[in-house]
Amino acid sequence: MFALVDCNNFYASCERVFQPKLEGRPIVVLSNNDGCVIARSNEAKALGIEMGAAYFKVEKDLRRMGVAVFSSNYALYGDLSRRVMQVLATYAPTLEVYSIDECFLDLTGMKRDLTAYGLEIAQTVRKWTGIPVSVGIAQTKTLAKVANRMAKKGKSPAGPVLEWSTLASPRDALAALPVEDVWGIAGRWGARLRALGIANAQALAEADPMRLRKLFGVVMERTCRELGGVSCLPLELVPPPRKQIMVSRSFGEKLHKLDDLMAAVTAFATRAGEKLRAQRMRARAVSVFVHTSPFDKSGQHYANSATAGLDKPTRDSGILITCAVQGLERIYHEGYAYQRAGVMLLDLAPENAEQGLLFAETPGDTGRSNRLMDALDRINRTRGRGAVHYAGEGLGERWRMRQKLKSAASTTGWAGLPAVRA
DNA sequence: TCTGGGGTCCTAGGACCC
DNA sequence: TCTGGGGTCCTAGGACCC
Repeated sequence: MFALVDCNNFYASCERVFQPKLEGRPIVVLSNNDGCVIARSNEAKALGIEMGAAYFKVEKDLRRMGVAVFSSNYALYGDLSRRVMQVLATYAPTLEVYSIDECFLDLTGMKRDLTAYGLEIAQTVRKWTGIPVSVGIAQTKTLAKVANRMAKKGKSPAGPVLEWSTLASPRDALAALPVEDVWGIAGRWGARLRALGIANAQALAEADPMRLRKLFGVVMERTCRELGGVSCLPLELVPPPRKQIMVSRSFGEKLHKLDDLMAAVTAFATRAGEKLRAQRMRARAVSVFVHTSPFDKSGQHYANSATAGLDKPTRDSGILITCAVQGLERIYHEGYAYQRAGVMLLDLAPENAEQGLLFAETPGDTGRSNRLMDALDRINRTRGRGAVHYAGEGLGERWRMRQKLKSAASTTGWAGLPAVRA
């Protein structure tokens, strides 16, 4: 038995925790670079604001309708997410943190009334963290997703909780769910399923799983069986090790010069190195990419990437930066208005797994390098990210994101600590 | 002026092995 | 009339998730 706990309008709810005067008011949160709308409170959804709407197109409307607008504040969301998960961990023997705002709990063998248990979970999370959540409970993950969605839309008599087995007619519930709203199915597959006469979740549940496997593959077969109540997707208790690490950003303004791109790529490679070491891994390949804006109608478009393999896996930011910048020099061409760049670390291996090499042309990480990286990470952890950084990042920061509307880091930085007056 | 940033899995096909 | 049988690895592309 699975419970899916999903935070309601998570980013918008996070902003509200430290600005309670926004209770009942429409809120939207913007993507990085203040590009487009990525989260909306219920009030904002009711106003018809679209997910993914470009901010510069809807900015006036938002102001006219009195919508509170925020740049995204991942320090805040990440920390509140951690707190929510901490509370949830006290309610089940095992759980899978599925995303920043979702968690599956294992409720198998629970002797209690599950709806009441779900309500207790929702109330406690709200009380202890300020974040409202919905809970879906069912015998498969896919059905728990459906139940959660219904609870969130106010279609459960128990309010924020819906236990699948209490439904008078689960068939009707599935029939009312458009097929592309089923977990694991989106536009492309939705269209193909509709062409086969499968338009809703009930039709998919009743379809022949072997036929679906032939037409779509094993993923669709599993979804079909899960809707029918046969569990095919177990809880993933330990997150599998990362296979790649990516850091990329759109620039605050378009970049033209190699120097500016080099500063950005250096910063991205540095950040990627930090993530890599946090995962206790080394990388055997580094890839860098750049491209112009896909929305630009006047200028010439250009996109390219370069990948370099390393003889020995590394966790040294200096080596990662060198690789990334050399790749950049190979793909950079003058005359373009670059909008975005990124660095990817590939072919990752555990830090402690040492593969010997007969004809290595470059040395692996030395003890000195390892100690240097650990010291860097320690300083930046205690003094704030970027307290020490590579000179190649430069000081110009022309590439930095726009984030005009960011709230304080209320839970992770002294400067953002809320003041309370009695 | 202005449109996000991460990830994963599966499959098919080609190249190769004995 | 007739062409063996069983594998692996790698990559590109397509689909999906939040």
